[in-house]
Amino acid sequence: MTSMNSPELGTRARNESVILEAAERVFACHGYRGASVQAIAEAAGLPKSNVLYYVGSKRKLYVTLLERMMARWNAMLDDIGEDDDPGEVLEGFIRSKMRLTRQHPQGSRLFAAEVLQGAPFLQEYLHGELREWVRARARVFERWSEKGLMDPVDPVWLIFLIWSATQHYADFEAQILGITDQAALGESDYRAITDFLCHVILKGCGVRPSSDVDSERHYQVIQGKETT
Amino acid sequence: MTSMNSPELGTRARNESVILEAAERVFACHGYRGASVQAIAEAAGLPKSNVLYYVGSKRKLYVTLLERMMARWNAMLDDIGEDDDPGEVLEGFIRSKMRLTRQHPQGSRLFAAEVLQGAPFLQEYLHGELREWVRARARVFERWSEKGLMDPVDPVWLIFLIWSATQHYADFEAQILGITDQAALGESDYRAITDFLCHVILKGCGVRPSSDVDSERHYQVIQGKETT
DNA sequence: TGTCGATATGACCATTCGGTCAACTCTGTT
DNA sequence: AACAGAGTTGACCGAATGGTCATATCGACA
Repeated sequence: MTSMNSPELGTRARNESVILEAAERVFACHGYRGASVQAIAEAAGLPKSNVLYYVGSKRKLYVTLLERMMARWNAMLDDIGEDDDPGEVLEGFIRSKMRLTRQHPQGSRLFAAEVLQGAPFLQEYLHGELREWVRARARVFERWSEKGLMDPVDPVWLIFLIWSATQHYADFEAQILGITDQAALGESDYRAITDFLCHVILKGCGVRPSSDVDSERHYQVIQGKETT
Repeated sequence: MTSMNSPELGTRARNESVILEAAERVFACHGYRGASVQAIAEAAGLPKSNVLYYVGSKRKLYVTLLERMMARWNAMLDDIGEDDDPGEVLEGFIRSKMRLTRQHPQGSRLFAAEVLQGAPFLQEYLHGELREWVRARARVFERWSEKGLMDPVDPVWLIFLIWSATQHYADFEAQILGITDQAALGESDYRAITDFLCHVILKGCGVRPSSDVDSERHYQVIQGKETT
């Protein structure tokens, strides 16, 4: 069992990781029903039988991928309290979410496809963990509003705004590339977009930017970089 | 051919409309590959053969639906010039897009599913018409920035922000309903969300609200309505 | 009544679907 | 060399896939 096939990885671990990555791509592209085990196998460069040998079934594979994505999401979250600085918290949220989208675009799309079909596999998560997380954050935002630290906007809609604005750059990548006529979004694009979102959203709900950031400088970066 | 089967509608027109509506639901839910003609037929309450008799093939049906959605989108757009009022234009755009999302949620999801799989059927549209539309608007936004009517934000990212924030309420409806624990988004929810988006985005990029709107009143609506 | 084009649909086809299974190879241990 | 267990894979299964076609029914006009 301890061969030297691949550096530091047993056969099982190596193949499973290849399969998971391939499956994430295919599921993200075509959804659960639209993805075939055959297509996943070809993307992984393995025979179909071998894929099923490792993952058991199409359904198990899909659930595994969803759980992995939810784990990434959960790992990104940190708790906040009403004594934290609103600007820092909001900006941190935007940047974290954008980083997640950037680092796992296929996973983001997988999640989007799952929600598009009505989230049949994620009902429990949405009504449970995630709902509580949103509620908790919403309460803090409301306290900030009462204290005059931000405009009295509905905190839930604000969270969804941040979610959608960041998620968009993974899910609709094809549209963005088509319209901007690019082959791919580079690191500088992501930096510019993130700065843009931080500026508009913080200013838009009346939050003072956290002190370590000179928001005027962001304009320069955005303007000097990519205005097509 | 002129029977009295159904009020003001020939057999063909009536059946085609039933099929299109059913197909939009199924394609939106499961994507192109994941949708089966059988499932569409069942949703339409017709035998599979009958569906194919009217629409020819699965592919033609899908293309028809995409074209219908693009036509709706194009019908929504009005031209703008640099002499128009930025606040009016931006708010008009947000409200139009939100209305489109509200009136055609299945169509919006269909579009999302198409883009998720890389927009294979929409390459031409994205690189052509839509790209020119975005460019034209971006130029106007830039002129406004130069005139000091708005912050010097990247106009393309601004358009995508509006697109994503509005699109989200169709595509991720399942997530929103799950988190907010509702059965459906009502008319009042959509009004509140639209007002919220107008407030944050206009303020966020430094645009003075158009005069006929008292933006302070929007807070009241938002706050008084739904704060969970 | 007979005719004709539009409508309707079950039977059928080749292909692909998810999944099973038996047979096989490979590798490390005895 | 013999064995064991993990890894590998082609053959195969019943069901579902998109699509065709022959046949049957319908309503309008002669």
